[in-house]
Amino acid sequence: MDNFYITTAIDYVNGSPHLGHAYEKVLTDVIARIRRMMGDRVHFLTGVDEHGQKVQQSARKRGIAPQQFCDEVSAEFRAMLTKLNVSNDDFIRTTEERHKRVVRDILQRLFDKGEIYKAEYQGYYSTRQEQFLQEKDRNPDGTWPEIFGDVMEITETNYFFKLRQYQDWLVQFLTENENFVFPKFRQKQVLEFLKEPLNDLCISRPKERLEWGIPLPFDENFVTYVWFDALVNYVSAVADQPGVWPANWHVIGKDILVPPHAVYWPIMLQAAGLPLPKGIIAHGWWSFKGAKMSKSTGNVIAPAAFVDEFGADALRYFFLREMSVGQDSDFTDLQFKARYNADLANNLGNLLNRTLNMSNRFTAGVVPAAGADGEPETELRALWEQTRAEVPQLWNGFQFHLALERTIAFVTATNAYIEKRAPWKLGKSANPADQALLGTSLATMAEALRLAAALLRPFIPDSVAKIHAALGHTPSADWAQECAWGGCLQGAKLAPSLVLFPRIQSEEKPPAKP
RNA sequence: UGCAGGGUGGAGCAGUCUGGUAGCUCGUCAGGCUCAUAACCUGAAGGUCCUUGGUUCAAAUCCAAGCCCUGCACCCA
Repeated sequence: MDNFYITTAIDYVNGSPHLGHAYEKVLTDVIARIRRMMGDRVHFLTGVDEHGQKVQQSARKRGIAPQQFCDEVSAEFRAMLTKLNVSNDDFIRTTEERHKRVVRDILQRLFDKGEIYKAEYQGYYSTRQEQFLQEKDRNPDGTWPEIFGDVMEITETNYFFKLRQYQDWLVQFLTENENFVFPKFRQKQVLEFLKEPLNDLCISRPKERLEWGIPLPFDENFVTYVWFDALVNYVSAVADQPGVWPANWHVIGKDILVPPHAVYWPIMLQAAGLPLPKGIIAHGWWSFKGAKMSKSTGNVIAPAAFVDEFGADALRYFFLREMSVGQDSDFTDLQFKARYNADLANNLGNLLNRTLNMSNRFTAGVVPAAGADGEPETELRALWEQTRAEVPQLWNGFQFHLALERTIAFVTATNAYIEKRAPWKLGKSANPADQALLGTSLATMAEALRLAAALLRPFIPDSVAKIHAALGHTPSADWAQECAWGGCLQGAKLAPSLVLFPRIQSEEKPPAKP
């Protein structure tokens, strides 16, 4: 049994969760569920990033303590996970003691090794915004924008991490591990970035400017800033569980790949003498009706509303079916409904319902024994063998959109199979040959449904549980065995009719014809 | 300007890495079925796969150049 450790990015608690956060968690969850199903010992970590200036400011604005602010927003993120049926094994918050301890340990270790040094930094500082400014913040005429107020050039002392001396090592590492970042074009982008010399990384902020952080163990007048806090969560969360680190995959958004996850993080680990993760998955972004989704534009969809209306599985299915991992996609109500109706309601849901109905009508709701295969059965079985071989390979390559297309194609083929056999006709015939054929077709329908469910389980776990219940089936712990076409449903008592995914009625009137 | 992604039947997308009948959903048209969630099944119409040039027996797919669209470049999954 292999260990499999997978993480999501930890979300910054400065705002409420939105569709993009939801996607990342679901994507990671699907991978985690697949590995569990395959028999791995999975550890799935997610969490929140709670330190930093913005949190401090937001809390102050509301007149509450930063910790209380974090408690509230973190609760929202946790609620989202529950709502989406995300099967994380742990949830880390960077304000937790277990995290702070490890961050300080690592910082101390690097400091002792001479990987961290103190230096002066000179720059333009806006007291009003409490931040250093970049040259690009200037107006074209060289003045500073009004919002910054008085800008002065100041000198500040800070601690720096010797990033640069690991640059060549990292380039070599990435060259030797060409699949470190998925998708591949992202890895190229990292190497592109590394063609320019790296600057050493400023890892501290003086306490006068930022209180809400982890104090440096070797200088309590400073707190550590952003990356040495946030990235370390992947290690700190499992510090007391030997054998879990290194992670197999860090699942993150494309925006935080370069430089944090693909440059800082490997170098930090290497410098600290810790093993590197095996890979990074950088997913794309959802737009909404063609427009980018962002906190600042307010163009944000609350995932909770969708879940309340259509169920977690509907959203999970859409996420994975519609987006090619690594690419961007557009989310529209229309597309969501089209997918939902076509794949889940009309195809899968309807297959279940007609199977249950006919079995109840013709064989008292008990799955009969299948007779010898005729041509329709042989054909469907052949498609199944092909599908069960193909789909896991697509899973391994994170080609979930294709995997689901193939899976649903098998469901479509099952619906077509039913048309060929027309059990509703056979059921009305007293002819023993027809009755035998009726048994075969009902058994085959139920079996095909059970098998499709085996491929859908990581994606729509609740619905698959309902399918299993309706089929009177307890899935095998051995997934390969669960995928074997056989007679294990024979004699099972089926539920009465069941509408798994109620069809979404279109509110729009059909367009007038020209 | 820099970096990245994309341009495929009426709409939205997949396929491009690993060249060889262009696939899916919606829509349209015709037919079938009536077990089922106005569902399902079958068939049809509809495509210069952005352009040009190259490699090849063969290019949506590889190479080169160009055109157009989008995102990022402050915060953001």
